Amino acid sequence: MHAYRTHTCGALRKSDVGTTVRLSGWVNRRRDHGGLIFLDLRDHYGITQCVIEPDAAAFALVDTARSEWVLTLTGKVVARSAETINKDLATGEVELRIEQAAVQGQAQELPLPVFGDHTYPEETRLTYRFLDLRRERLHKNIMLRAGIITSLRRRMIEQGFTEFQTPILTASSPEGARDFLVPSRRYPGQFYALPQAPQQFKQLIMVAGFDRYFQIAPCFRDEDGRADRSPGEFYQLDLEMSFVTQDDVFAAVAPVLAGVFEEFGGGKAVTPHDKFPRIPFAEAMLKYGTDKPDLRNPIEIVDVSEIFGRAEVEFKAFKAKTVRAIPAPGAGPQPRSFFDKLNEWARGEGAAGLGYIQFEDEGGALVGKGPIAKFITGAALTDMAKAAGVKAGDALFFSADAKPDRAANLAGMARTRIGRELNLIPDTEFKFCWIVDFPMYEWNEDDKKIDFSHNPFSMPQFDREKFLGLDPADKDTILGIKAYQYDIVCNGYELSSGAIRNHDPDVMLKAFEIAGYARDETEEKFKGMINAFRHGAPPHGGTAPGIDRIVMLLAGEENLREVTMFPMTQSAQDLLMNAPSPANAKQLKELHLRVVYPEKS
RNA sequence: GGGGGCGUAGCUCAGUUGGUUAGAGUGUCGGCCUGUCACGCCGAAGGUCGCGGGUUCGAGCCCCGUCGCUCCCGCCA
Repeated sequence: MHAYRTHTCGALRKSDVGTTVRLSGWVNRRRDHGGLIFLDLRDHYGITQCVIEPDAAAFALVDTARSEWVLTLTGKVVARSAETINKDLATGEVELRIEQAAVQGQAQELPLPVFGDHTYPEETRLTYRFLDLRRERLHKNIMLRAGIITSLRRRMIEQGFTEFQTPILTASSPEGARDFLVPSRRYPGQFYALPQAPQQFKQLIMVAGFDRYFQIAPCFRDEDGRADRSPGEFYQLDLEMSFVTQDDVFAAVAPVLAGVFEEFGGGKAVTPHDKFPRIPFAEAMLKYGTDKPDLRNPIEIVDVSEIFGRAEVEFKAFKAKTVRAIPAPGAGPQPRSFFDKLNEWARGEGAAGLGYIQFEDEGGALVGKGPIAKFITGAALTDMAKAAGVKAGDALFFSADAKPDRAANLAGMARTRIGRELNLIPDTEFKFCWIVDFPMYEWNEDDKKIDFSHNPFSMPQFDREKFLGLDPADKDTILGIKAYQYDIVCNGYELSSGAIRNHDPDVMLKAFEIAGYARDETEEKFKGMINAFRHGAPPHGGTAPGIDRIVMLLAGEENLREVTMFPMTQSAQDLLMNAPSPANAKQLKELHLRVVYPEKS
């Protein structure tokens, strides 16, 4: 007989009755009846009830066992009587009658009980991650993650993609997020950087003549975390293809994502891969107030600046401002507190408030109610109702600001909030869309200059010769240029960001020149890539869906830590392994480093 | 860097207007119990109220500072 087990704790069935078996696992739960002890033994595969009576030789030893001890138990499989069958257990028709027992590992009093589905503070969970991972929810999530990654790999390979590894120790990139630096021992004062993404490498792979690359790629960014953004590190399904248009990339990626969501989505409806709506960035900002709209939310924002601008509408607070109207279907009869609460929330977000009108039917005519309703009457009111698609029984909220961006942002947040308050967001579907036509540049008001708005390596949607002839002073034209850049959004989460790349060295130098980089500066910073583009670069493009977020959505979780095996805290500490930690004097000396601590004020 | 929430027994939490010896559940330990599957019953031990300072006759509670976890803003090409 095997030293530890003949079966797993999830294996035994009625057909095994009468055989002698050996199980190993953790004590999930112990029920001591004095003359009779039940132990639920748990392993990766399941739980089996084991039982022992006082006359058995192993009783004294089993009597000492406590929760989370690791035991090896040997004995006969017996059938349970009809009234003692546990339908909640796969092994519930049988139990193990313990004849021999061995303790493989004892457990101290637990800082974090494994049994049960209680919630525990993050600090405890992270310090004792190995215990937390034993619990059903995390164990299941981590297995789901593994299944999803396996499926993604298979789907990519089936589509003719090949997985390549790219360096982890590489050069710092001047654009984008803060880098993690690794000091060089052999080159005093010089540093490697961990890649923020394999962006330049995958483009070089295309220039090198490989086609259809992918990688389950670790990415490192020294930026603060959020519930949907791990601090420090995360994984992307990084991919790149040669000789492709934007449509080709869409056609390759959408089936992979939709397929994985159908496979692991637990029966929730998934947008068909060839029916992802394509929403231009500008339209998304107008209709949803964000570039990552949750399309499950039926609310669509409309611009009503023109109506508030009319002479007969005497509501001064909204004059000469961008005014966005957010319909709240069915909210008309809500109590005053509903509207006050939203108004208060908007103030908390730094807005002046959130004006509103309630629409009612009075003798067949549509009338407005509420604090500002008296300013909007007659044609203005009916035009507004028509534009926003509201009727009697609905309400309309207003987000107004002199700056269009701010009006749009607040409207977007209000849309989400109202959708939630009114229970308009069904939890039964995964709604995908493409956000396309991102602007290439944006105006930096602080520095009074033109910046890249997203990815500097994207190809501008602009005639090549005209682009090369652009004068950086021609601000309006430049700010109107769109890029072949696109995101995949699902249920309000940005899952993926990608682009058709700029593989033309002249256009690239010009693109950076417009953003304020001198030619020789760009040449120096992106030497490797620009040099490669001068030796025969194919048109190429790709994208990189975030794996952690995909798993999070499919697990129904709202925090990435729930789908990450060993996550860090929000402040980027690993409480289990105790990282970061100081380097010793010898290490520092070898690396030619001296630490200068910040002064305490 | 900024704002909000939380921090009390091994664990999860309660703790009134500042007032006697800081409570409950769970776990642990001891006793009883032969069919439980959140087993049950009886008893016991277990506390730097995150840390430091202040106000007060008296602080878990009020004030100031600080640390940790968390959510959000900034940041994330």
